[in-house]
Amino acid sequence: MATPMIRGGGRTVAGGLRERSKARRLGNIRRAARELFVEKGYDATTTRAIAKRAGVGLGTLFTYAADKRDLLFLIFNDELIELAAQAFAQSSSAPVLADRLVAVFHDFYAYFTRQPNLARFLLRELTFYTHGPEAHRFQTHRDRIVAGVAAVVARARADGIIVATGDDMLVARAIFDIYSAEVRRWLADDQHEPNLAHGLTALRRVLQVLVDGLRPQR
Amino acid sequence: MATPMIRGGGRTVAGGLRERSKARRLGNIRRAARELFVEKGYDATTTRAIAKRAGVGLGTLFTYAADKRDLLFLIFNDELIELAAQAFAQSSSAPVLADRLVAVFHDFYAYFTRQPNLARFLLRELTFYTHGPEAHRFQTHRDRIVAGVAAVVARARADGIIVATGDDMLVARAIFDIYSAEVRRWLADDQHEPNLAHGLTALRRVLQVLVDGLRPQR
DNA sequence: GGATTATTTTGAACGTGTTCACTTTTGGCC
DNA sequence: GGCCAAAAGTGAACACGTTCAAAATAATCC
Repeated sequence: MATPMIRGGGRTVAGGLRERSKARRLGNIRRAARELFVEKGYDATTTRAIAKRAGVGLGTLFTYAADKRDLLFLIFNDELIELAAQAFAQSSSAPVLADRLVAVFHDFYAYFTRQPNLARFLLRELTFYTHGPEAHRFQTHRDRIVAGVAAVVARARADGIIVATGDDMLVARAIFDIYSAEVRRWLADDQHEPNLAHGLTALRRVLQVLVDGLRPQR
Repeated sequence: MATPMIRGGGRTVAGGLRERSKARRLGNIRRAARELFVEKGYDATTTRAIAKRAGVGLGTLFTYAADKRDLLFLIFNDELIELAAQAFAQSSSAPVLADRLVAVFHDFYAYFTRQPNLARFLLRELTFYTHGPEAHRFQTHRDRIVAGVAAVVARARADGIIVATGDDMLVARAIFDIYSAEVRRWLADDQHEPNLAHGLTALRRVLQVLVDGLRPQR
């Protein structure tokens, strides 16, 4: 467990040997897993290889991560949090919502470009890992993005560049859905060397459809 | 291979024993796989159990399907084709595009309701199985739906209930993206007994956002 | 220090999907 | 019928993710 149980008169000491070696082991596992995943991709990396490189027994891996997928998350969790924070920290003042959104999603696209071997798989897990032992983590990540998009939408509404719809979350979800599908399409198409500009252009075009709507203008 | 090689003076006869027993075996495998998948779900069904119930050796399975996922497709391919055909055959004349679309997607939702154990997995494969040995089949299925939606959009444009955008495929993709994400969300939320009405209501609401757009109306 | 208890590590063992060298069956030929 | 080559079938064997009972280690108490 992450926080050791305290029983009797404080059985576990903060700077104790146990805690230190756990931290060191966790670090080794993270590093080993990251190296191998990035180097070989997810499927081609075996848990045995990770254990070996980390210098721990096979079983030990599964006391630090619930399963192989969670190992992936163990690595990228922090990065994804920081990525989302950075993406939403910028505040574009572009007069068109689609441009503000593309500015945000640009960071995500760039991130995936940097992880070509893992991007597709990571995306799949982010999309479909909803029922495993550590599913809440991915769930949290999705929610964070949707919430961030909702904030962008709210600001755009306050700036008067879009109309009030009464439900920013609904709009945010639609935008997130389109982004998710587009980034997937992008990675599936130019799989070998995904072209950032192409991907963002395609994304912008679809988002603009959403912004414009389909109704006859009166 | 599906089509036997013809060499010399026509080595393979149409009504020969070989063809007949291949057809019978394929039927047995399909039936066994279907029963087990529906009964136990995808993960809990082993290839050994399928082979046993079909009365064939384990290795034989993999001469009829490239892998376990393809086995799933072997079963549902025909059904999915028919489902799409039926869904797009109806021609709603509702005055709002969102309603016409919901009428189409209703059939898909209803289909997933009938396969609760498999729906989520089938959906995942339809979304992400883009690089396996038989990926083109799923690709085809996706393309078929997008094309169908594009046709609905084109008709709506002809009927004057939406404006011309110049690119129906782009709009169709946006709609498909939203549908895919919504159906996934629906199945993930009420996983145990998905409520058809709830799902369609949520879908309609998001689609209406797309139809209305977000721009300030002049 | 030594004894005791809680925590952590570990790899052998299990169940799984998949492969492939071998066997069996089929169709054409005489 | 008997013979041969092509096709199809088969399960032992492999590699993998994961589990868990046993061993090793650390913390606490005297």
